[in-house]
Amino acid sequence: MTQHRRASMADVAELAGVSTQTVSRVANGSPRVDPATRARVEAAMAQAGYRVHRAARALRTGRTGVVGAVVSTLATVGNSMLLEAVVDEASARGYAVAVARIGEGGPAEAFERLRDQGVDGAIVVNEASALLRHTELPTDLRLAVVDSPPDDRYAGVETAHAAGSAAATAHLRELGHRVIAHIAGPESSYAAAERERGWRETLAEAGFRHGVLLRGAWDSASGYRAGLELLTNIDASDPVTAVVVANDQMALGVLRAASELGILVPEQLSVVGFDDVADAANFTPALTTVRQRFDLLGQRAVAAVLDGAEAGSREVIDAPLVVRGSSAAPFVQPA
Amino acid sequence: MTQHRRASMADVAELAGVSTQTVSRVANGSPRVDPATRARVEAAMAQAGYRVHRAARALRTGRTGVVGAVVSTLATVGNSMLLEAVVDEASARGYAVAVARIGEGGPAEAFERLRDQGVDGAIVVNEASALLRHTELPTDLRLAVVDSPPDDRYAGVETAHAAGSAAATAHLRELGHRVIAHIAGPESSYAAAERERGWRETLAEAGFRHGVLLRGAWDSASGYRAGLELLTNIDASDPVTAVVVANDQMALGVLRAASELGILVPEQLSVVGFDDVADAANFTPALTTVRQRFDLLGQRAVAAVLDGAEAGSREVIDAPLVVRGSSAAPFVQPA
DNA sequence: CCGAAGCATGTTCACGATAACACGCTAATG
DNA sequence: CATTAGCGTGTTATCGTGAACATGCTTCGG
Repeated sequence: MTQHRRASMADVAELAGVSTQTVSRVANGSPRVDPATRARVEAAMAQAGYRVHRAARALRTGRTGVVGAVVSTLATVGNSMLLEAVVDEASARGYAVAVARIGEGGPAEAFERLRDQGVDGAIVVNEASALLRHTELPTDLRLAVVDSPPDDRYAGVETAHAAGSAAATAHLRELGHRVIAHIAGPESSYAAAERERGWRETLAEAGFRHGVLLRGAWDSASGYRAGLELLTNIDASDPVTAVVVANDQMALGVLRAASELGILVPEQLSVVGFDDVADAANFTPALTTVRQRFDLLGQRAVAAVLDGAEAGSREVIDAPLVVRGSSAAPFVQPA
Repeated sequence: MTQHRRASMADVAELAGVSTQTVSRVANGSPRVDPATRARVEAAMAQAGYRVHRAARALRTGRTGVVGAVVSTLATVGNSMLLEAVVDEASARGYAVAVARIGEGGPAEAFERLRDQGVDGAIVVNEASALLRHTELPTDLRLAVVDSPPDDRYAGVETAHAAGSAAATAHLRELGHRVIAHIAGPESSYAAAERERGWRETLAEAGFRHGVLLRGAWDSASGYRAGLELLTNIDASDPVTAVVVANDQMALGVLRAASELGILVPEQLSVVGFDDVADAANFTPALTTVRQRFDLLGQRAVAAVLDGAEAGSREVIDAPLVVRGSSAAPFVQPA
């Protein structure tokens, strides 16, 4: 009956006939080890089924090999996609990801939990940037924040929200739309503010009067409500023919609202979303949207934390427009 | 200038004028501490900003206070919801959650990473149960697996897939449908097999001939393809008037397919999904579906791991039908 | 042929926590 | 009154690792 105690360096060292320090050097890839010795140690490691005891290493080195991911919810598809990307990149670098959710205690509590864990750094996957602004952030923790306003306290990574939203708006303008509404995300969100800005500036450049602005909360239900409001109050003499929606889930709600009101998309109303979630191509109709590159965002955020991007730095990922079936030239051109 | 070294037990002990062991007892809530001493130690802890060093504790006790979550993807909304529930429940119990994604190396590699981390247990959030069946599972790790076949190697937690699916099918039968198709999930999935069984058995009980069975891969694109196939090959003399779809995302694709083919839902085709994701109420039309209680699933899974449910045990969470706008009596009854 | 430099390897110790046991005191027991 | 039990607290040892320094051998320049 074999002992089920896990093998330590001492066991491996004895097996290989070397000191524990040499085992340590092999485990850490130090170059100052004779190839023959290294081979012997590696064989002993394999035989003993040795694995580094991360807690012991963490105690000795002060680094845990864990990065935290702070997230407000995973019900927003974008957050999930980003978390997945973060996990992938961190795993590839040999780091583990500990997830902390922002609960009733606010972000401070989430950071508290991560600090308790002794993470080496943290990535904030959080659309509630306003919360963050008034939170005391840990200064002893490397921090990368996705989609929050520039701030000296962390490295920022973001999608080119305004540019993407501008491209969406320009696309509609080029199709011939003149009255283009916007359904924005919550006021607390930086991403929402930037997307709104892209829309607003594009309208201004084209010399259009500002279109209708409504506001949702990222989820499809709020998009549905906003859609109903937008479409039941259409000014008959100057009707809205297109709407830029701040994310795909709200766009889904808008599509439903249009359908219920008997308004055809794209014939009577063009709809453009933001995110390009996997399902967007299978909305009814397939959604024209702005793609967020969650994989890149995740990679850059992890890199910022682990490669030590300086606080206050910023990285912007472009966001290409993906044209599908929910946008078309307006059926009736204004006279 | 204060030292920024983090406070250890020794610092607290000196400050409070006690031994480190007493500090340890206070930190761990041992009852054998004089209230006055406890108060003094707690004051010292607060003053020093003391926090337990989890790596040191883990080294000494052999427990890390981390549970692993093994997940294949977060693109499936159900997985994300379940992960969120797991994180919430684990946090409430003072545990951290480390996420490991099943990549090219298969589940074994994911377990390897978790074992490396020294997690105290793991929860598998995984619809690819076939993979698991042929994987050697760690025996020294408490394991709870959601939605996989009964197995002696782990504690199982699952939704009442068959019952939920049967309820959906019965709902359609009661509305008057006689030809009810099914779009199933992938063959490798236990949940998919169970949902298919619920549909099949309900048809058999009613004495209907088996309806058409198609298969997708959980995502909306595969649902769209299956929907097209189902709806373009309708037997005019015995037309499919209803379809039970194995999850909401595939149902979304079916709705799109129907729309593109000019088939009205629910007038000409009733569609029922499974999951009741947050967006389902805002599909076009709002989706009738079977609700999965992800919060309960997550709680039970965490409990199974941390409270030590025995391997081979099983817990089943019921799945109520939620009737919305995508199901109705068939417009044309077969003669 | 000597001293210095370089290299592979070993020895010692500390990281911060807790388990196990020891200790001295008080209160209860027969 | 002697013994025991219990309580609050302290002392010591240890978990597995890696940094710092030590050691002994080889090589090389002058």
